[in-house]
Amino acid sequence: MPATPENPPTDSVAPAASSTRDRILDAFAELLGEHGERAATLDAVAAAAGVSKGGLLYHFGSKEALIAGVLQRLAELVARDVEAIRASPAGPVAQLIRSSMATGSALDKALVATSRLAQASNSTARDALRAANDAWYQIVLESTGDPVLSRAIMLISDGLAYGSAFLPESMTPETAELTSSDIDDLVDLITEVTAQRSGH
Amino acid sequence: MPATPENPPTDSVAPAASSTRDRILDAFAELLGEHGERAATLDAVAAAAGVSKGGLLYHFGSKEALIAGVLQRLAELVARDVEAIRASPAGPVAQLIRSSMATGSALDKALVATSRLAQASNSTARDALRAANDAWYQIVLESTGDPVLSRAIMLISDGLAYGSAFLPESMTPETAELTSSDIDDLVDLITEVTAQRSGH
DNA sequence: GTCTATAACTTGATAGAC
DNA sequence: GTCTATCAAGTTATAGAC
Repeated sequence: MPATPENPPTDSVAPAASSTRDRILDAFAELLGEHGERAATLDAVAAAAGVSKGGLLYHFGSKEALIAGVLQRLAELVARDVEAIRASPAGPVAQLIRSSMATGSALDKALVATSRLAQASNSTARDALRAANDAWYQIVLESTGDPVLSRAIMLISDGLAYGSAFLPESMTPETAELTSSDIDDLVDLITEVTAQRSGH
Repeated sequence: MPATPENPPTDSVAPAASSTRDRILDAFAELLGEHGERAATLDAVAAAAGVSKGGLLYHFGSKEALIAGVLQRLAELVARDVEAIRASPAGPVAQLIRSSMATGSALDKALVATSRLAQASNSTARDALRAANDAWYQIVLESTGDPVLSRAIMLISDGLAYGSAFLPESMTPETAELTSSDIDDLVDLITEVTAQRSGH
C-alpha cells in the first residue's frame, strides 16, 4: 500500500479516515462476532459496509481474502497489545486479566471474529489464536516464574475472554455479568496467591 | 443406571441399540463439533448417519427440530453430570476441574455442539449453556463458600473447556496440550488456595 | 421408515457497464 | 472504484413412490 503525502499515514489497523477497505473489514468482523460465521455472507458484509457485492469483491477478491484481512489485522493488534502489557505499570498479569473481558476494543473484535473462523474449521485462524495465546503465556511466565500458576492465570484469562465473547447478554443472577469490582477481587486473589508462592 | 440385559437401557441419551434417531443426533453433534455449524448441513448429517436426506427429515421434520434434539440431550447429560459431581468422593471442585477438558464424552460432544449453535446466534443454545454454567457454579459455591474463589475456579474450568474444545490439535510447546499431571498440579494449586482462604 | 426427485431460495464469484 | 446483472453450486424442505 503506497503511502504518499497525499495519501496519508495508512496504518492498516485503524486509519483515522476509514477507507472502504477498512469499513468492509469492520463489517465482516462485526457480523462474525454478532451473528456467527454463517451470517457473515458477502451479501451481508457488503450491505453492512454500505457497498454492493461487486464493490466488496473489488477490494477483496474472494472470501478467503476477506478472512486473510481479518487475520492480518489480528496479528498487528496482538503485537501492539503484547507491548502494552509488557509496559504496563500495574504489572503484566493484572493488565492481562483486566483486558481479558471483551469490551468492544478493536482487539476484542478481531479476536472474537477469529474465534468464529477457527470454529468453522479454518486452520489458519486456529494458528493465529494459538500464536496470540503463546505470546501472552510467555509474558505471564516471565512475570511469575511459576508454570503452574501461569497456566491457572492463562485459563482464568481464557475463561473471561470466552465467557464475555460467547455469552454476552442478559446473564442469570448466578453468573451475572462480572462487574469491574469483581475483576478487582479476582486480580487481588491472583496477586495474593502469586506473592505466597513466590515468597516461599 | 438400571439397565439389565433383558431390559436394555432405553433412555433417550445413549441407548445401547442406537436407533436411527440417535445416530442422526450423533452425526449432527459430531459435525457441529468437528467442522462447525456451516458444515452441519442436512445433506452432511444424513450422509454421516447413513440415511438419505428424506430419511433424516422423517425423524426430524426440520433443522430446528434437529437443534432442539441436541439441546434436549445436553440438558439430560448436564443433569446427570451435576449429580455425579455432587456425589464425587474427591470433592466437587476437583471433579469439576478434572472433567472440564473435553475428552470426547457424550457430555463433551453435546456441550461443544451447543457452543457452536450458540455462536451461530441461536439464543436457545445460549440459554442452555448458561443454565449448565449456573448449575456448576452453584455446586462450587456451596463447596467453597467463597464467591471470588468460586468465580476463579469456574473461569479456570471454562478456560479448560473452551481451550480443549476450540483449539484441539497440535498445540505449540508453550501452551502444549495439558497432560493429566498438569491437571493434577492445577487441582493441587486450587486445593491449597481454597484451604488457605477458608482457614483464615 | 426410507428413498428419489424436485421446487424455492441463498451463496460465492464472474462479466461488463459506468 | 463501484454498480447491476447473471450463473453454478449448494441448502432447506416438500411430494410421492416403494
